[in-house]
Amino acid sequence: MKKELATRYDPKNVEDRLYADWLAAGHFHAPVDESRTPYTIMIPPPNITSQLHIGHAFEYTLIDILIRTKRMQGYNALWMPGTDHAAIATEVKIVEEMAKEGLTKAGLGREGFMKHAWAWYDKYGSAIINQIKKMGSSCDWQRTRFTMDEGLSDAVLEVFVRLYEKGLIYRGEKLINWCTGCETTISDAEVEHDEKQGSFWHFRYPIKDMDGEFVTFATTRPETMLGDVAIAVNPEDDRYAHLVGKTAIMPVFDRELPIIADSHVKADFGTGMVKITPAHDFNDFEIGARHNLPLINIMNDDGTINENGGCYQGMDRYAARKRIIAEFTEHGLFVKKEDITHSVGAHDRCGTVVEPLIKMQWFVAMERLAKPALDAYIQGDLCVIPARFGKVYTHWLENIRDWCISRQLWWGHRIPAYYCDGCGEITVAKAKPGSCPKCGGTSLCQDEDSLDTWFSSALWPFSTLGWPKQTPELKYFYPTNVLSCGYEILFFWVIRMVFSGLEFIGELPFKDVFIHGIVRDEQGRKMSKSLGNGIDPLEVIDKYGADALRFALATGNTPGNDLRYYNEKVEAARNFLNKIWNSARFIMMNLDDAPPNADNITAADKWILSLANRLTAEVTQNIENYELGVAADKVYGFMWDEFCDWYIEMAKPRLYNSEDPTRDAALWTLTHVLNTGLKLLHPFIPFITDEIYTTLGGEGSIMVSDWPKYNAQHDFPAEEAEIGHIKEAVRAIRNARANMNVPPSRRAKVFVVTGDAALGQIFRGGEKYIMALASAAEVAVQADKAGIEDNAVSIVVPGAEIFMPFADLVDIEKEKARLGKEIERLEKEVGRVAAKLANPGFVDKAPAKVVQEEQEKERKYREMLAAVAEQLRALSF
RNA sequence: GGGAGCAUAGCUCAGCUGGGAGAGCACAUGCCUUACAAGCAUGGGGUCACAGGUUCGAUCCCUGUUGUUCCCACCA
Repeated sequence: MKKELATRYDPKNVEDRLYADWLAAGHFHAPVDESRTPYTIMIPPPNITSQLHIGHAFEYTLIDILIRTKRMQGYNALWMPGTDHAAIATEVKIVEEMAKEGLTKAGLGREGFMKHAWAWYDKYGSAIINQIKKMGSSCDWQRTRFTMDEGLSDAVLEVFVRLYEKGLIYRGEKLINWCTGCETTISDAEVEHDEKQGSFWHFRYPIKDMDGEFVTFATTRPETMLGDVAIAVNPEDDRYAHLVGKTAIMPVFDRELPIIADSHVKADFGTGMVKITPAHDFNDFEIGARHNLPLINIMNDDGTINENGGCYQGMDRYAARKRIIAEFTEHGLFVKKEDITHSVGAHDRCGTVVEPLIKMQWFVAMERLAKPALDAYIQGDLCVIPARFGKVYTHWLENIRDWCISRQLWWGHRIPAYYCDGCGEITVAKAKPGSCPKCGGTSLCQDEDSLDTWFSSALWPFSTLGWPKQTPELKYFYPTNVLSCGYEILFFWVIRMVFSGLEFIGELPFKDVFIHGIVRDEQGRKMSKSLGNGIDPLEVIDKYGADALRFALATGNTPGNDLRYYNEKVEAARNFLNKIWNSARFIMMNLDDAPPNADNITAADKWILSLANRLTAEVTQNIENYELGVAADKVYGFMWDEFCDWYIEMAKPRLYNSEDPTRDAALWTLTHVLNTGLKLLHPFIPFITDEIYTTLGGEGSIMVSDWPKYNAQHDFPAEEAEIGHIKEAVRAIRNARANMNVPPSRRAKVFVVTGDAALGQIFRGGEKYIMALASAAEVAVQADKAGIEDNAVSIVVPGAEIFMPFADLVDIEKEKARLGKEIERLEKEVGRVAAKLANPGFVDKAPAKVVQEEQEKERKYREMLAAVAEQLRALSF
């Protein structure tokens, strides 16, 4: 029953079909089963903003590798999938889309807008799920969740109410980050600071009752002068000590500004005088609080100047800025303009420069929540891979400020706070109360704001499992094992999941945080829409297959490091897949009807089994340590070099000779080692491995087969050494032949001369391999040089000399040159080793084993050197 | 102003706990060897950024320098 495969692997014939099979077989589903150990990973839910990009492919590849490995190792592996509503990010997109149809939020109203939003979700949510499937991700789709599902929304309300009741959520009028473009608050984490070239305008205000005297200060935002309430200097600054207590006049309104002293002011920066605008600057806000200064808000939500701006009312902030500069110049109150590079905060979603504004908003008090999250890390309960990101984690928690959670958006979870029209009482409850608990009034209205998207993502590890209900899933799968995510959302998300899990479940949401970098383009640039350098994973999959993409992403990369995407990498992966495919094809072509058996196993078989065995142990450990790139590289090297280029080539003569009593053992070994390799590769390249596995007669699917284990019975050090000698001889012969440009078709007799009986035995056993691999016509192993022509090509390997009579072909001079070079190389080696051994420090202090190894090397090299020198001498006659 | 990463072959990157530098791609040469030309064989190419230190021994550990990337931070 010979099975045939195409000469080239075509993923298109395989991937979709297999994925459907896996789904149908229910292999992705992890039921609650107390008799088995769960292994759980929650997907970082992708935003439903649009299509997935190559970064998602990278992340899902890593997660799938872990999940598939654990599943094969016998764990009840759950990869919980889902998507995130991504409040502002999605709302911005929806608004853009609506605008094309001439629709606006205001025109549609809240309800109408939400209809559009849900339609968006229906469209993009499912498209994203399909993309994840295309990548081969083994998610439990029966458990798919969305952050705005009923259950998850219930969790959000529950958390909000509980935190409110504990006093950890409060409403307060504070200075917050305001995006004038999106007209909403944003959290500190959403503000992106960038160094920008700007101007530093110097102005002066007159001082009351001190004719001709001025305070001179500098600002990067002249429009905020409209909200100035004081002038501050450093208390140690002698230049201005006499002014403290005096009053400056803000000329636009003739407003009196006290001149105060505050240590925050740096005497050596700018003029040493600072205008204080508590309603529009975080520092000034604090200074204002210290000195009991009033707050004057001068800006509307859209960035225009409000009624407090006098004649500037209605102007855009930047227009007002220009006008103010012009008018102060006119009145001789503008001093000068300097260039300055300073950090400007912009909204990470739309790029609009953020304005600090005073607003009544909802906040989460962080101090009490942050502490346990910090302790969990410090105590070592939470493991961050790679460890260096632990510092980012602790630094963020140690410096955390209260979290502004209310957003002036519609797409998201609406804040469950209800205001009584009668008495103004605020009631926080999961459902709208029938009447006001204070005055009994029945006219209540819900807060118009919605929650920061991260408020719901923070609950993801348990809200997806049914919390606040005490479901069997929650009990069984929580805590999860690993969280895998990019370093850029460490503080957005990971930290918030940790404190939420600790607060509401009383247990960390995961043990390990496995951090990856970002995928960059081939020039190392970040991929972005504006650069147009993004890579669509679906296009890559269409061209090369999902396996090739996955393998390319998983190799040549270490945890936490960025990686570059380039096509050649995917091509190399594709070539590897083809290599594996053809090795399987070759084996199948040679298989008989009856399954092979392992009787008559040879040294070559034991050698490859031994290597495969060690590979299994190492790769298993590498994956356990999240060294996925190393693991993939090792199997790659083993399968291509050792298995295909050496073992299969060595097996060929046995396979082609039906009389060979070891033929069956070769087939058995080929099948066994291929299977081991396929299994070790399956987490990386699930499709092709399963296709080959089943074609080869494997039962069910490789994805639910047993992960290979280290087998002490397959440890063959003697055979490894033995085949090592053969390989070295073959390589040396090939090298010599290549040097002399002898084509493979020209087969020669090869003499192996060794005085070492054991080595002679080994070479006799390897005769057929030398013939097959080194184009030898015949191999004679003998103890002396009897019958060998003087001018035969000679090669020295450890413990033996090899001769090839090539008289007619050999260019004597070339051959002499080759031997001379070899002598040079060996002399260098001998010199190095000898110097080491001559160093008493080394001999005395280095471990005995190392010294012994060096001594052995010296003996070997000296012996080889003598032999080569002898051959060169013989050739010279 | 803090913190972190990186600096290894022409390019992209590995190199786990210190004991003679690796891979892929690219390059050169020779091969249509009955699994694979998306292949096979052979080869060239590296003062492991620089300077010190620890050590018998440093790509690896320590200190400093330079270059580079990123993160955090309220420099008006």
